[in-house]
Amino acid sequence: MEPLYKPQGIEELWQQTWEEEGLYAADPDPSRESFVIAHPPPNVTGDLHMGHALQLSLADALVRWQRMKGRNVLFQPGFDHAGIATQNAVEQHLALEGKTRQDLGREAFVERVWEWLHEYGGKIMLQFRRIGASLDYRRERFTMDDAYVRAVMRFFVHLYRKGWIYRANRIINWCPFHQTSLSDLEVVHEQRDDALTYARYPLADGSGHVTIATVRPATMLADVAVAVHPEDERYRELIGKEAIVPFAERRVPIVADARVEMGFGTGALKVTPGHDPMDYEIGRDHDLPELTVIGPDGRMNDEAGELVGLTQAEADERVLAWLKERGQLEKRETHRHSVALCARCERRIEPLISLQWWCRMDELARPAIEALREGRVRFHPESQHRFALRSLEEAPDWNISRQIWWGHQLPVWTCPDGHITVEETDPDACAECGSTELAREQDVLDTWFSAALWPFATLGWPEDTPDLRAFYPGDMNTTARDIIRLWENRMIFAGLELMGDLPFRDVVIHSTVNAADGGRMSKSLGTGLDPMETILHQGADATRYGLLKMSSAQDVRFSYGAIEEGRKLTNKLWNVSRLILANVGGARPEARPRALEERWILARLEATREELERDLASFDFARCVDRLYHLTFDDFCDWYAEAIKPRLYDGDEDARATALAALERLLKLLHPVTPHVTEEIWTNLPARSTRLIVAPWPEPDAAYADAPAGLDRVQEAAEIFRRSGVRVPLEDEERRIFEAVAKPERVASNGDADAEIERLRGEIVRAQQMLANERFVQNAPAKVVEAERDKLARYRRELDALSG
RNA sequence: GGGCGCAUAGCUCAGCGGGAGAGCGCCCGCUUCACACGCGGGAGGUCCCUGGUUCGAUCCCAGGUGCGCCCACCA
Repeated sequence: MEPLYKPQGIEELWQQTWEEEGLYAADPDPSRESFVIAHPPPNVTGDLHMGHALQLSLADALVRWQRMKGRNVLFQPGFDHAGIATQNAVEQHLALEGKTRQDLGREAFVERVWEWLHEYGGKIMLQFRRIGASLDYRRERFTMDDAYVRAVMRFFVHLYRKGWIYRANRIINWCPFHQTSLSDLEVVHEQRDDALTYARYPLADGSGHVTIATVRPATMLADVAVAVHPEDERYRELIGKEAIVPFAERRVPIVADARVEMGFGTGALKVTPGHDPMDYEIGRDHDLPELTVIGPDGRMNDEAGELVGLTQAEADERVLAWLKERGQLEKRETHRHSVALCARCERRIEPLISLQWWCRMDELARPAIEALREGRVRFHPESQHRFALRSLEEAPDWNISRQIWWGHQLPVWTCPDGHITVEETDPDACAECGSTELAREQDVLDTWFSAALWPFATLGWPEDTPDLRAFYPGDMNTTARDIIRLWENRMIFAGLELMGDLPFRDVVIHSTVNAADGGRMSKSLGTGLDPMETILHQGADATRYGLLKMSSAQDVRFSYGAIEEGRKLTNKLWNVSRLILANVGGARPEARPRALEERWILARLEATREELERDLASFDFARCVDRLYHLTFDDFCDWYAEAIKPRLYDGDEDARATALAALERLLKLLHPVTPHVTEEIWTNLPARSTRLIVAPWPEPDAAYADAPAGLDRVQEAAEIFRRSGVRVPLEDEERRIFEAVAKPERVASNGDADAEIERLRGEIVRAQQMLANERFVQNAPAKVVEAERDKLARYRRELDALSG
C-alpha cells in the first residue's frame, strides 16, 4: 500500500468486480424485504452533468446502506427517449448533410434516429458506472422498448375508455421549427427588446380613434375586437362602439374586460384570439370569432390575403407602411418584455389555435392529492411537499399530443367517415362502421406521458410479473425541483390509477448545483462543470462525498473545496488503515476494549452509526458526510490512532484485535458514501470472505455503547495544557493516553496561562450570573440549567488546576 | 404579478434561544518511523439592517435591504 491513495484504476476495478460478481443484481426474493429506487432515466443522448452526479451519489448512498442492511435492493437503470430533445439532436445532425427530416420522410427519419442512437446513445450509462452507482445494469430499460411501448399504449387506452382523453381546439405553444405543440413546461421565457408600435384604430362612427400598442403589427389582420378596462374613465364612452382594424379594414366591437391593464401602453388592447393566449381567453368570454393569419410554419397564411407567404417580419413592415401612409402610426418605442421560446431550439413560440389531444386531470389527480394530503407520499423538504400538492390541485388539463415524429404514436385510428377507433394494437377495421381503410393518428405522445409509467413499466407492467410483485411499490425517488410537476406528480397519479398503489413513499428534491460564480451551470454559457473531470482527478469517492456535502441547501455554488475534502478523507482513511494493517501482526478483528481509548472509539463508532441512520433516514446527506469526516479525522485518527500507536508497536494483542474491529466498523460506516476506497482497504483486512458492499451493516451493540468519560477528560486536559502549559491531574490510564497524543514538548511554549485563567474567570462569572437569575432557573428547560451547573463546576475545576 | 429559498471568518458553508464553528485560503513552527495531499500552533467575525418577544436573540416574530431560483397571459 502506497502512502498516497490513488483512486485511478482502483475505482474502475471495483466497479467492474461488483458488477461482474452480480452484487448489483436484483432478483425477486419473497423472503426478503425489498428496497427499490427506479432512478430517473436520463435522456438517451445525454451526458453526465452535476445534477445527475448529485442524484446518483444521493440515491446510491441509500441503496448501498440498505443493501448492507440486508434488503433486497433494486436500483433500476434506463433511458428516456426524450422526444423533442432527441429529435432535435438528430435534426441538427441531418442539417450537417444539408437535409431536413421532411426530406427523409417520417419512416426513414425514425429509422435514422434509431441508427443514430445505436451509434451515439446510451453512453451515459458508462458514466453512471464510473461514479460507482450500483444499479442493476442487466435491467437497463428504454421507454421505446417494445414492452414499454405496450405499456404506454395500455395507459392511453385506459384513460381514453375512462373518458378522460379528449380532442379539442385550444391555443397552444407552437414551435415553428419543430412544428409541434409544446406544453407550458417545455417553454422558457427570456427578456428581449422589441419595438412597441402605437397604432390608431378609427372609430366606425367617425368620431375619432382609439390607439392601441402592439409588438406584433402583423397580427392586426386577425384582430376581432378592441378591449379596454371596464373602469378606465378614458374609454368609458367607447365601450359598445366599433373600431376599424387597420389594413384588414374590419369593423370590430370595443369590449370591456378586466384583464386589460390600464397602465400598459394606452390602456387599449387589440384582441387577437388566434395568436395570443390572453386574447384567446378574452375572445372566448366575449364570443368573438377566432381568426388565424399565421400558419404552422410561422409565416402568413391564406387568411392573410395579399400578405400570404410573407414572414412575420415582412408582414410587420407592410402593416407599418400601411399605417404610416394613412397617418395611423402614432409612434414606436423600445419595449423590453419576456418572450416565450422553445426550450430546445430557443426559437420564438407561436401561440396558435390547434387541434390537440388532452387528458382531463380532475379525476386522475384526485387520489394523488389525497395521498399527498395524508402524507402517504412525502416530498422532502417540506416546502416542496406543499408545492407538489398545490401543483396537483391546480393542474390544468394535460396536452399530451406532440406533432413530432420521434415518440409513441397515438393508438388512434380514423376511417374515411371520421369514426375514431382506439386500440392498443393495430385494429383490422373501424370499430363503428367496419371500414378497413384506417389511418393512424400522426401525433406522438408527450415524453412525460411514458415517463409517468417508469416505476412499473420497467418491471413488466401490464403483465403480472414476479418482478412487479416483488419490487412494486418502490421506496424513494429523487429529482430536481423543476421535475416535480413534469414527472414526480405524474408517476404518483399514474401509479395510483394503474397499480392501485403509490410508486414510492419519499421524494427527495435535491439542491441545484450552480457554477462557482452563483450563476446557472450551462453548457452553452461554458459555465458547466463536467463531473467526469473530478472523477478522473479526485476520484468517484471524493466526487460523491463533495456532492453530498453540497446537497443541503436549496441552491449551492459548486465548491471545489468540498470535493477536495472528500479526497483528503479517502487519503486519510487509506493511511490510517496502513498504520493498522502494518502493525497488527496475525491478529483477528475482535472488539476487546480493555483500555479507555478502545472503549471510547467503539462507543464513538456506535453513536455515529445511530446518528448516520437518522441522517440517512431523513435524507440529510450533508450532515451525514460531515459526521463521517469528523469521525474519521478527529476521533479515529487524531485521538484513537495516536493513542494506541505505542501499544500497536509493542505488540499488544488486545490493541491490535480491537484496532482491526474498529477499522472494520469505520469502513462499513463510510462505504455508502465512499464505496471504492473502503472496499479496497477491506480486501486487505486479514481473512475476508465477503465483499464490503454486501457485508452486514453494524447492528446496535451494547458492547460498543459503553462510553467512558475518561477520554473526554484527557481531551480536556490536553486542551488546557496546550493553552496554558499547566498539567491537570490525571489517573494513570488517562496519563498514558495523554502522553501519547498531547505532544507536550512542542506545545508548552505556546501556552498562556494568564489568558486562560482570565477566560475561565469570565466564564465562571457569566455562569454564576445565569444561575443566580431566578427566572432563568425556573423557566429554562431543566437540561439547560443542569448543563450550566456542570459548566460552572468544570470551569472551577480547570481554574483550580491552572492556578495550582 | 405570485411562490420558495438564502444573507455567519478572505472563499464555500454548518450551527439556529444561554460559551461564534468546519473545510479551504493566510501566517508561524515541524522531512516525529500511517499520511508534508501530513502534524502542531495562530491571525481573522457589529452572525445584512431596524424594531418586537424574552431574564437573555446569530437563532423566534414583524418590517426593510440585497441576492438566487421557480411559476405567471403584460399586449
